[in-house]
Amino acid sequence: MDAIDLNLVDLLRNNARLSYAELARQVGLSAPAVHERVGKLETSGVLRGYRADVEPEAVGLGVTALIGIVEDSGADTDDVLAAFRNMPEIESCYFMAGVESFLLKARVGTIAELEQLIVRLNRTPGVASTRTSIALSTKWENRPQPVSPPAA
Amino acid sequence: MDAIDLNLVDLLRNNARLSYAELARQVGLSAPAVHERVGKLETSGVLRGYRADVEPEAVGLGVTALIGIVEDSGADTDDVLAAFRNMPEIESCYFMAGVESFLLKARVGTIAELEQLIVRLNRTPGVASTRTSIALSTKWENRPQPVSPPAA
DNA sequence: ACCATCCGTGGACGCCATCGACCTCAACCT
DNA sequence: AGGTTGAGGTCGATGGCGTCCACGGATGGT
Repeated sequence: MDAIDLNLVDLLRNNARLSYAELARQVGLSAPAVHERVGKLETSGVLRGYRADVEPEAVGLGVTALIGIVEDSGADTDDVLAAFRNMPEIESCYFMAGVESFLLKARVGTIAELEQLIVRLNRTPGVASTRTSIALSTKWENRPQPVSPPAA
Repeated sequence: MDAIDLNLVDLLRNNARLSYAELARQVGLSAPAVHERVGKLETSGVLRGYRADVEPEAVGLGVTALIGIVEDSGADTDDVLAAFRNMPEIESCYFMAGVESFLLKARVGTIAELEQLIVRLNRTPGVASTRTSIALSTKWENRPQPVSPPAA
């Protein structure tokens, strides 16, 4: 992970569809060299994948909610996690310090669907209680923060 | 936005670096047709961009926190937002229903940097109080949820 | 029935991805 | 010191891809 790798990561974070040739131009190496570096960043796990950033409303997911979860005292955290993993509406899942063990970010199409999700969460074994906050609007999300100050 | 468009969106959400030729094979059209469709999805704002998904620890951002913000009674929300926008550590910013007007997701390298961020937030004009929860681990994040059930 | 429009296909051409051969340099061993 | 080794780069070649263009078939309005 030298400065060129960080530069590549940065470029791909801002536009994952850049060609290797273009990346090569930007970092001042040849295309095969960049190809090999990116390959190593992928296999080493630094680059986990490439995702299109989609306007949620456009695909019928206009409701965003953040849900805190309090676990039962004797709950098996792995089982709870597995249950959450089977709910596709849960886009993100953080294991938190504090009374609420989990913080979930969920995205659904309607308030009715959110209600159904909350009911399912409360029925999940190991879940003691849920606390849901609705996002009125998303100002921004997953903004990539610059990782390499010296962009040559 | 027909079924083929949804299919394309789905494919690009899971791998934004797929070639047009490959996309064409998967949806059963020619490459130029796919090229044009994707172009329209981009200009219409459905596809906002393409991002590499980076392991945060690998780029020195091992600490994730979620921060609730209570605004002053007379605060100018736009000014507060602008201040947040200038803090690159804030990766996501939701405007919420409830006492806490904003929910921020921030990512920093160390607890010390988190402390500095919280101090800066509390000093920001319009911010009455902050409530920070630290994520001990991220189970998953921004998992794309399937948007087109019939992947014919 | 006609025409305009939309959306697709197929062909062409230049650029890109990717492989292999070779080069350079630094580290290390003897 | 000199030789060896390995990592990581360049260059050149080739097959596939991106992208432009001309063309064609369905659809809907008049």
